[in-house]
Amino acid sequence: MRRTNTCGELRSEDIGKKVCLQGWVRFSRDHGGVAFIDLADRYGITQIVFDPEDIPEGTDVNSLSNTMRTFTRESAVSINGIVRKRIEGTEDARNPTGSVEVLITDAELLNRSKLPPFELGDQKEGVLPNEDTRMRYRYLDLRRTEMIQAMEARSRFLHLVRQYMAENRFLEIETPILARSTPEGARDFLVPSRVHPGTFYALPQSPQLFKQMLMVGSMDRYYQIARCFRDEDSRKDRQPEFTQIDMEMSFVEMKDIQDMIEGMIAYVWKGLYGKKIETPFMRIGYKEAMESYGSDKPDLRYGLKFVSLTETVKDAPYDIFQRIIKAGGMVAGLNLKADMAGERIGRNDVDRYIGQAKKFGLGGLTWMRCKDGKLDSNITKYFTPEILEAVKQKMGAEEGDLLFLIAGPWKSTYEGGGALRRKLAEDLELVPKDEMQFLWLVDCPMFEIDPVSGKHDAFHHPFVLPENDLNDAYVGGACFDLCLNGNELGSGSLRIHDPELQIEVFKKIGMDDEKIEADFGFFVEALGYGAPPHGGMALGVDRFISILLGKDTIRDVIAFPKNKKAASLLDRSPEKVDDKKLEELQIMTLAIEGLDLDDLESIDEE
RNA sequence: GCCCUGGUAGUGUAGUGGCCUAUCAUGAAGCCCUGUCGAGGCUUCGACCCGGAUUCGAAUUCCGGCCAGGGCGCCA
Repeated sequence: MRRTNTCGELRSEDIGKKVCLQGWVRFSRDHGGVAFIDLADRYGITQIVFDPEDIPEGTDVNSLSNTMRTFTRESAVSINGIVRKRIEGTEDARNPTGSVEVLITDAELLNRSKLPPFELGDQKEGVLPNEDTRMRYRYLDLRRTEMIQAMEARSRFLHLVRQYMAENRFLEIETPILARSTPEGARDFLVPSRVHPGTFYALPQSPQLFKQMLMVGSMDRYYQIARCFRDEDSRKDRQPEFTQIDMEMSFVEMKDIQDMIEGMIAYVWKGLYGKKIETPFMRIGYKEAMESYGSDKPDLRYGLKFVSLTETVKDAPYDIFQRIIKAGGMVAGLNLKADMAGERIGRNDVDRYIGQAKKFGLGGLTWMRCKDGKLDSNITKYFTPEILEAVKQKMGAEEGDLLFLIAGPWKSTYEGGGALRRKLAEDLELVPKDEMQFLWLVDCPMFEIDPVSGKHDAFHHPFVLPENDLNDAYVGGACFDLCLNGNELGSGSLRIHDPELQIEVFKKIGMDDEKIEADFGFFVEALGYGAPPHGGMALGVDRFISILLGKDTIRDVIAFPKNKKAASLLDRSPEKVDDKKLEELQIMTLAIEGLDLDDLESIDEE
C-alpha cells in the first residue's frame, strides 16, 4: 500500500476521497466508542477517526480494532480511509487539516515504537527534556514541529543561496576535506595517513587557500556550502564542525563583494519572508564601533552608546582617572536614561554591576546619578563643579539619569564596557526581539599588536590586503565583517595577490623564510603565476539561521550537533578504535588508562 | 586549563537537616467512557548521579568524582 497524501495535505476539497496516509501515531484518544488518532509526519497532523455509527462498507471491525490496539505512541503506521467533513463544531482551527478527518477503514502497523523517552508533539515552553536526552535520541527530537521547521528553514535558506549564486554565475566547487595542516589559527583536527605513516592530513578550518588558488586558476566567481572544522572549545554559537557559505571573486573591490552578499541576503529574505530588506546595510568603522558600543560586532537594536569623557575629566583631581589618562588610557560614560532604566537601578544594583564590571575585566565602575539638576555620587567630591557640569552636558544627563563611567586601557576597557552594555540591555530588556539589524564593520586594522611584547598578529588573517605600507605606524586591512544583532556572521576581505607582499606580511607576524617556505611555499608560488586581484567572504550558516529563527543556540539548527565537550551523545563519538587500526596507521597513544602525561615526563627524567 | 549553574520516577518538577514510607504534573499498565484534539474519570506502577565525610539522623551540609549547560581563556 502506498500513501496517497501526506498528513498535512487534506482539505475540505478532498472530502469523499479514499486515501492512504502513513506516518507516526502522535496521540490517540479512545472514547470507548468513537476513537481518534493524530497521525503525524513532517508535513502536519491529520485526525484519523473510528466511528461506530459510520462504518464504511467492507470494514473488518474486529481486525481493525485489533490492529489499532497495537498502535503505541510514535509507531509508524499505515491508514486507509475516507476523507470526511468533521462534525459541525468540532473543527480545529489551529490545524490546516482541521476541517476534515479520515474515517478509518483499514490499518497496518508498519513498525512499532518503543515507549519514547520523552513526549513529542507541540511542547509548551519549559517541558522539553534536558538537552542530553534530546541529543541521545535526536531522531525523535527531530520529529518535533520546532525541529522540522528549523530543518525546513535551513534547507530553504541553502537552496535560495544556491539559486542566487547560480544566477550570478558563481561556480559551486568542492575543495578538499583532507588537506595540509597550516600553522596559526585554530587547532586542526588531524587525520593520519596510512600510506605515509607518521604523516597527517588536517580537516580544513576554511577553504581559504584553495579558494584563492581557484582564483589563480581562473575560476573567478566561486562559492561552496563548506563544512569547516576547528578543534577549539565549543560555545552555544560554536561547534567543532560547522557550515559556511564560502565565496571568492576575482577582479573586484571590497564594495563588489559587499554588494554581492547584500544581494544574496536580500534574495534569501524575499524567498523566505516575501519581504524586501533594506540595502545597503549600514557601515561603521572598527574604532567607532569600539568607542561607541565596546564591541567589534555591535548590537544596534538598542541605544546605550558610550561617550568619551577623557578630555572632559582629564583635569579632575580624581586620582584614579588621572593615573589612567596619564598612562594613555581612556574614560567613557554610558547614560542610562531615567525612563528606560536609571530609576529602576537602585544602590544595591549599582553595587552588583560594579561586581559584574570586574568580571568583565574592568578595573572598576564609577557611577553618578543626576539629582536636583546636579550629578551626585560617592566620588563627586573629587570633581570640581565645572567638570561635573561638563560631564553632565557631554552625557546629556537629565533628572533621574544614571551614568556609568569606565576607565582604563583603550581596548580591554571598551571590551569590558561592551560586555557591561550587553548585560545591562539584557537585564533591562532593552533588546527588541523581532528586529534584524545588519551592519558592515569596516576600516579594520591589519594587525593586532600586543601592547606588552609588540608582537604582531593578523587582525583577520594574513591573506588580507594591507591598505598602506607595512612600515607605517598604523596599517589598515582591506577587510570587513558582517554583523547581525551583535553577532559576527562572517568576514571578508580583498586578498594579497602579490607573492612578495604576501611574504612581507608573513614576516611581519613573526614567520621566518624557512617557515614561510615550508608552510606556505606552494601558496606563495601560486600567487606568482598571475594571481588576479581578488577577494571574498565566508558567512556562518548555522549562526545566521539560528538568529533568523530566534534560537538560543546553533545546535537547534543542526541536525546532529556535538555537545559542549565536542562529543556526540547519539553515536558516542569520539571513541577508541581497535589496536589493529592503530597498528595499521603506526600510531601509539599516550592516553593509556591510569597514566597521565605528567607521570610520563617523570619516568623520562628517571 | 579556569569560573559559574544544575543533576530527584520514562519526562518535566516540589522539597535547604527529623514533618520524606519524597510533592505535583505528565507517562505507562488496567478498567470506564460515542466528538475529542496534549480528551476525561478511577486504580496501580515508577525516582533522590557516584564515592567518601559530618551527624543520633542527609535528597538536603561538606569534600572528591562523573555528566550536562553557560561563560573566560582559546577560536589567525
